[in-house]
Amino acid sequence: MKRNAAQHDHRKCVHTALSTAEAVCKARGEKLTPVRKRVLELVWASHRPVGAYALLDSLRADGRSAAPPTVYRALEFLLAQGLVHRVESLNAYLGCAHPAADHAAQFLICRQCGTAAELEETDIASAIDRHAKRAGFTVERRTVEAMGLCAACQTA
Amino acid sequence: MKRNAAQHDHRKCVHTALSTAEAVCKARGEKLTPVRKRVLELVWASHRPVGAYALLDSLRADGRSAAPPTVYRALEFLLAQGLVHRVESLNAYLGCAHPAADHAAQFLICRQCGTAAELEETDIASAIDRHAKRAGFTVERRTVEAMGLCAACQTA
DNA sequence: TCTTGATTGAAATAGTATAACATCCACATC
DNA sequence: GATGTGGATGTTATACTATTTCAATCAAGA
Repeated sequence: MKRNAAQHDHRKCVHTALSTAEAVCKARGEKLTPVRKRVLELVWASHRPVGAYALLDSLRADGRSAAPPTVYRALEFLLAQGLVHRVESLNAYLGCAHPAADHAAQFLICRQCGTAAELEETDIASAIDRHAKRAGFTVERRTVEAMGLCAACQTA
Repeated sequence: MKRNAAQHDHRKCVHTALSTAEAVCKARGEKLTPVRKRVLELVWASHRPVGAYALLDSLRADGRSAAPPTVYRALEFLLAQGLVHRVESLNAYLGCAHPAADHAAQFLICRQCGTAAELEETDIASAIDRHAKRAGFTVERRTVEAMGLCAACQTA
């Protein structure tokens, strides 16, 4: 296991993510097709943001026929369902830790080990919205990404 | 003039940005060479984030010999001096409104007219840092970008 | 003058993402 | 069961963003 962060039962993470996804899609009448499910599983293979072409390589390693649109279409679906997030500063994708509800997420990305933790702090979002409102600006989406060192990498 | 935001004397913006840049570089013993200065001027041609290849096209339109590294190197320098910001969610670059001091900036980007306003609200940065600290995470850089509608585009 | 280091020029390539069109499949309807 | 419809996928090509590498040039100090 490559993670530097606290050890945990990662299979449980993956399993939870996949079953939640099944439930969410079923409730919405959306189809979690095999490609989509597999891409979600691959995104959840680690707690690090993964690039689209890394996902593509993995799909191909499965023996599946795949081209860039294959993975981008799957990601588009998963993003629309809130099952994954896009990390803008890395052009990479990360499984969403709390996919059931709408939420404004923030990310803590470790420059050392690459892991990303997801926060959902409403006061960060509301601070942004408040200052935006003062400028007459209506916020629709927020990108909040902090780069630095995670707890494990600081001690090391 | 294409901006939907409040009208203003944009030549003054550009002039101020360029003279501040001269001063900042001089004070630091850094060289604001012709290419760098021209790229800064082009970035300031509007209050919208500009893509690197759009800058490249403009450099070429000047009659200057230019390749991608030309503009990326200039941008790298300007970013290092805090004279421009990179907008991660657009892969684009924006003149910094307050280049003299170190600061944590936030951006309000209008999806309609493309203009971006820069905020420098310490409480947004500190809210991020506070939650990060609770997670044992040390923040080194923050990316805060809000997408939505600016005042002008809302009324329209 | 010499030399050293930063800057720029130039060519190639890597990495990220989308467009366009064909094909297939599931499902509803007849 | 045949047919039609729309969503999903396959496939090829291309657009957009960024970096690597090495050569040439320039500026400033010894």
